[in-house]
Amino acid sequence: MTPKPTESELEILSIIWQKGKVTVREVHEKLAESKDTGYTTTLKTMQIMHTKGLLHRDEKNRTHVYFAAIGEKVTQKSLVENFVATAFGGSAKNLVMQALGQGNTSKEELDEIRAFLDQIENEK
Amino acid sequence: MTPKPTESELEILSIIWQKGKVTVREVHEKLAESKDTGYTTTLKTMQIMHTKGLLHRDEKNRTHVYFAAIGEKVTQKSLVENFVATAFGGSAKNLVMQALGQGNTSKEELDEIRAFLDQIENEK
DNA sequence: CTTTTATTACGAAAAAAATCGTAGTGAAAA
DNA sequence: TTTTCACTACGATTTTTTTCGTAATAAAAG
Repeated sequence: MTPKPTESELEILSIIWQKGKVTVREVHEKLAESKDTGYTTTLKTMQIMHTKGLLHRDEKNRTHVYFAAIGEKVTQKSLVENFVATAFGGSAKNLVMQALGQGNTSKEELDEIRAFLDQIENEK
Repeated sequence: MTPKPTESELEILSIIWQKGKVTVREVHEKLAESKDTGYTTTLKTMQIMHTKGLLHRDEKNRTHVYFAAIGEKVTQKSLVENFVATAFGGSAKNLVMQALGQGNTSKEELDEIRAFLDQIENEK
């Protein structure tokens, strides 16, 4: 199995999931918007992620092109599992309530969630 | 502000939130059920947590009694914020859907969530 | 062709987190 | 009283994660 990404690795993965195929430069620019970090740091992290099997890359050109080796959903699933277990005593419900209680979810999104809820209950 | 607890610290905090006031021994026994770890490791971690301000302790007796310095809800809130930001591109909705999609939520709990949803929407 | 720029590779260092052994010392048991 | 036991303190080590500098080099610009 691919190992659980670290915090920094996850930041990078998020960007890549959003953009698809990327160069180190692109990821770094995006990262630098919110974080004060050096280019070689981003490079090194992505190289490590490649070694770990979290990223694949195309080395045909001098500027390597990276892309995610693990899917967003699959990764989120295992992260949520772990998160629920360690921070919410195993109760997904508690996590959901906490997340919803945060406030920043629009009416439209709440409706989507409700629809999803209906769907799940019908399947039971 | 109290710093964000690490993974290990969170495991310990969860136990303490559940039990209230605890000794290192109690926490260690509980921890050892699921994890292979030495007593002094648990002790040391709890001492560090005390230094960081994550735990308080009563030193009146030889066997110190520890208790959480930060509330469960407050901590969960900031953890969720961070988690949503780094793993779900800022969308709480996505986290909620993923957590619900996991499957292990009972009909009763789903109904509770639905009720909570109604409540939030009414307040909007 | 020469110079500048952008990129990778590599190693090393720094920082953070986790682990554990040993010593000291009260308290409890013998 | 003496011995054993349980606990804390402390330091040190190990492991993991993060960060960055330097060198080599291909590509682009001049």
